[in-house]
Amino acid sequence: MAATLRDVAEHAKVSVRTVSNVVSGYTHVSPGMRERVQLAIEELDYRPNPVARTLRTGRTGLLALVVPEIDVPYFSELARDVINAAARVGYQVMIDQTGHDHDREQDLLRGADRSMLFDGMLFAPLATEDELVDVNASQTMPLILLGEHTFDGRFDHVAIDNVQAAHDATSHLLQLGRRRIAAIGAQPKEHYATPLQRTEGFSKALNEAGLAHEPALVRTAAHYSRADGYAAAASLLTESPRPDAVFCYSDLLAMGAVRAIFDAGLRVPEDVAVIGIDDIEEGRYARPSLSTVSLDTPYIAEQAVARIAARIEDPDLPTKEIVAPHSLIARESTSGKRPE
Amino acid sequence: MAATLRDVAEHAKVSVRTVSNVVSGYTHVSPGMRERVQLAIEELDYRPNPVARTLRTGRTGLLALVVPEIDVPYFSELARDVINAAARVGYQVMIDQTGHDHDREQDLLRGADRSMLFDGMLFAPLATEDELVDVNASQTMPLILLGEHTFDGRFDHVAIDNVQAAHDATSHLLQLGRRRIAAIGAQPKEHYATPLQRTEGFSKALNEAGLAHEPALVRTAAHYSRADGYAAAASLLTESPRPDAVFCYSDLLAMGAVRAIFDAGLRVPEDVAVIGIDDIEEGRYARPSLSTVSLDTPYIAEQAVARIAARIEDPDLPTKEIVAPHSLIARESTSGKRPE
DNA sequence: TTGTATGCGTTATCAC
DNA sequence: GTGATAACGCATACAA
Repeated sequence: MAATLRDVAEHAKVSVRTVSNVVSGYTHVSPGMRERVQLAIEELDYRPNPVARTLRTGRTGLLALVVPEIDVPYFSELARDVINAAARVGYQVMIDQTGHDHDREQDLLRGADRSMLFDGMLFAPLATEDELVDVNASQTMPLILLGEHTFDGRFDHVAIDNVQAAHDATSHLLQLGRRRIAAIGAQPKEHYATPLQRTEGFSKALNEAGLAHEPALVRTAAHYSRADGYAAAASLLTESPRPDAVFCYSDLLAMGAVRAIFDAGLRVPEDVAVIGIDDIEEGRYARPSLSTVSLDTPYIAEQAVARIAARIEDPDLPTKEIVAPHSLIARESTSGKRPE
Repeated sequence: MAATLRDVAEHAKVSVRTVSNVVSGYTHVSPGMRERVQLAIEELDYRPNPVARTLRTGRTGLLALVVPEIDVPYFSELARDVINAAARVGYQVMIDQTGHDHDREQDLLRGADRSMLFDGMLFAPLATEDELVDVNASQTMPLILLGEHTFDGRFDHVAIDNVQAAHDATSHLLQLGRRRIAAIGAQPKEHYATPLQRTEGFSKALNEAGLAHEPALVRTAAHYSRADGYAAAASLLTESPRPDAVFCYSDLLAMGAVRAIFDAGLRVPEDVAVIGIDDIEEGRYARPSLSTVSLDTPYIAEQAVARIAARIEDPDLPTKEIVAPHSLIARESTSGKRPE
């Protein structure tokens, strides 16, 4: 059985108060006493019980990270960075998957599960903020929204400028002389934020180039998966005239699209150029390597963790909108050149 | 402020005992009483405090999953399955990364951090079991080892038959007529289990075919990453005569190797056939699609979670050795054929 | 079937 | 600077 504070106190013939002081690194403890207690702690192999401590202090040292699917490379890379950033400031990270389930997303936000086990939550939602507001009315715990970019100040955000990122990707294709540019990743449901914003940036870039946004060249994708990218690209290739470029709303969609184009007997980028968004490592080693818009996940993670930590300290902090930088990375899937 | 059991009791004019019974779904409570309490619960928006409950029951409902790196596809796919399997039996999953840090691995095992927050731990170690035994001497909590295959019964295992899997992969290359078969993934440190076992299977298959295990055709890889696979393959291609096939100890190594072979101006599989282990989704969409040995991660996750749940119930259970099935999947990187 | 009282292990409030 | 003790919120032994 694990030793408790009291066991140590009896063993060292001091009060629990003193032992607690030593354990917590409290200053007003005489050196001799500290040593005596330290010895008892080691002899009994005492470790503080974090649950009991939590009940007293109200802090668990646990953060929840909620993503649609942890095995989507963008999210697993983000999780890696979040876990590391959290560890640096003394938090551990529990991961929950919504599995694209709208109800589950709302349940988690509502704290239906076991919310009070976590000091705060980092949430990468599919739904737009408007939907989340009602649900989170009770404001059960500190919350940071990841990925969406709004300015209304109802929540803390660490976001990407989705409109600009999509605009940059599309512009890149336009600059290469492509004119029939397709898009994969628009959502069937209007209430998902990311696809809406990326479609907006896509259209904007086309319009600026004097091109119309052709609905026939836009495909929805429910899951931003390789399979969805494959299916959408295969479908796009039946359009005539065929598109000469595809802007995919995620790298994973792009990986599927490239494979579909190849399976149709066409070349990337000669016949169809492909660009994604995310800059997952997979795209750097793929054939052809994938052009993309790089999102700075270490920065996103760092900022999100710093912000949630600050908000846990002071729940009355004004909300903050942090926008992570992004940058276009041209690789073989648009340039035809191998990386230097 | 969140409502407590006592608040609800006062509000409903009953005792805390009764409220607790209702909340816990205890049977012996009259329908009328149940309804009255239920009403009070809803009016106060009461949710049980899991921390307090934990202090009482000793159960947190939390499992820890420890992997080297969560963004390695094999582990993120495993994590996905573990989280889902855990959710089905009422557990949530905290994820920790060892980052290939041997000391950190031991710290986590020792429960240096905040071990008592978790009911059990699923551990995918780099180190061999022998090393782990001393460290885990104190046996702080239920533990399942993932990936390694031993028979000594000191821990519960959910494992892969690494020797056989490596043997199967190598045999596949031999059956295709390849004779100069290289390997990537052997470890510089002898105490890592997986590379040792895979090297054993590799050698065994070669020997059975009457071929010698040529040390010049074996490369180490510290991290089973794309970058390591790339570097190792590039180095192998300078051997003369050049290898005509490469067996990579992980799919991620293989992805890097394929890219290196391509960058050297050679073809896969015509010049060099490549096979991996893991069957990550990335390999199914890659060009060429990657031949591999498929490991059944849903099964592994399911079994591991079931076992840890059982062990949490009864810590005195005898240890059990569960071996997950594996199967060879031939794709373009060895056959040259497109999947049907 | 329901109410009362105790304790889980820690921190924090009071005294000394 | 240190000791005794009350609370944190819940579950349960015991009583009614």
